[in-house]
Amino acid sequence: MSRSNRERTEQTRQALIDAGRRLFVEKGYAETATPEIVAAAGVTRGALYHHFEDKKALFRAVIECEAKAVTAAIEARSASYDAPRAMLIAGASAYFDAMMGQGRTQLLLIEAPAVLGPLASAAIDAENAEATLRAGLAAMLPEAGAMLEPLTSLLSAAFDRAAIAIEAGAERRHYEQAIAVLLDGLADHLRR
Amino acid sequence: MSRSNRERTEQTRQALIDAGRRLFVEKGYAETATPEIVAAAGVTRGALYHHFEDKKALFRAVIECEAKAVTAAIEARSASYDAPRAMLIAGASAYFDAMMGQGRTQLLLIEAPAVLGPLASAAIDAENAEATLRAGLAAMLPEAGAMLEPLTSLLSAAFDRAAIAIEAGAERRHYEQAIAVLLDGLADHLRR
DNA sequence: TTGTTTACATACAATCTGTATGTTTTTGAC
DNA sequence: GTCAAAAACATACAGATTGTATGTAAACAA
Repeated sequence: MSRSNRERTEQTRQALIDAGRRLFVEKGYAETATPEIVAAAGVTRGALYHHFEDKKALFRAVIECEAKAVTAAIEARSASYDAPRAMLIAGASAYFDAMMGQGRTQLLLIEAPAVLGPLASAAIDAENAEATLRAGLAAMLPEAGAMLEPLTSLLSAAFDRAAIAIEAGAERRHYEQAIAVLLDGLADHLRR
Repeated sequence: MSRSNRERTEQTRQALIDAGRRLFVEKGYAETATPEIVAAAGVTRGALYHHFEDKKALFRAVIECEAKAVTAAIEARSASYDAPRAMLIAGASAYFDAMMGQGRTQLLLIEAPAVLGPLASAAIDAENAEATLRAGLAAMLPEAGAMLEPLTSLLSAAFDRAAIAIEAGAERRHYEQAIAVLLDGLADHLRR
């Protein structure tokens, strides 16, 4: 019945992160109150403020966790391809799969930039999903040069917008097609 | 010394919108308290809740005002061009000009989606800047067909991301170049 | 075993939002 | 010009929320 301190900490933190994630998705960050979070996690506010500096810190923990999960899902699927273009297309599809259904678009693309600031949010993205995209683009467009960074950023934004649109009910097929056209156009144009 | 009711309303509303805009940019929506807003506007909370249903409604008024200003700036500049490509490039440049320096990126691209929801925010955008972009793309890419909508959405997202990056200190020239490459590649690819 | 640190729980102070109610100014009809 | 009604505020209040301070029990280290 007695748990070690490490176990206690781990379990409590995870319970808070899980409950927070569920409620942040359901109601948004601002509309989710800490008493509600701790009730869902089966602890008290004391535990929350013991493990996290404040409400925002709990949110940051949730976001970092989700970002890593998305990146892992993408790399698991795009690793099996070889040609750069196929890898990017597969990566895009894996990205949409990973973002759908868990309210991840709401968390990662809508709430996080506002709550954590665009810089912190962008930093988390850059470490995760965007890094995969940059690598793919570098392989597909060796002649990009100094424009690799801006293009990565712009296409990453396009991916994000597509995820939001699909989540909102738009035709996924149309957006995947549009992304493919964008990538192919880029390859066409830079090759000349 | 006596003002008509219309004048009173107009002046009070404008004072609240101005003060709100300044503080929302400075500290973000969630961190800006209504007592602070009304103090800056020189009125009381009674006036605020008389003219706006709640804090969010004031924010919405600020956002709609800014979105219109941005659209007006774009159309004023891109109207003088004739060729679709030149018009789009000029429109992009005008968009960046309009977004810089007043914290508009923070307001329109970061806070608005989180506070108003992505749908409401997208609706405001669609009525304004995105409509200009769609018209330009339709002229430049008559063969786009069903992909016009998705492409408009994706490119609009790319423009937004570029504005955020430039505001954060990135090289504007590089991003304008990347946008041009994206557009030209699209034209190249769809034409064949 | 015992003192100390860690992990929580409870109580509290400050603030904020939205509403309800009161007061002053404008307006429209006579 | 007067007067009732409505609009434009101002003030007071209730409920809820956040972060902190303080108290307690369990684990750990000596």
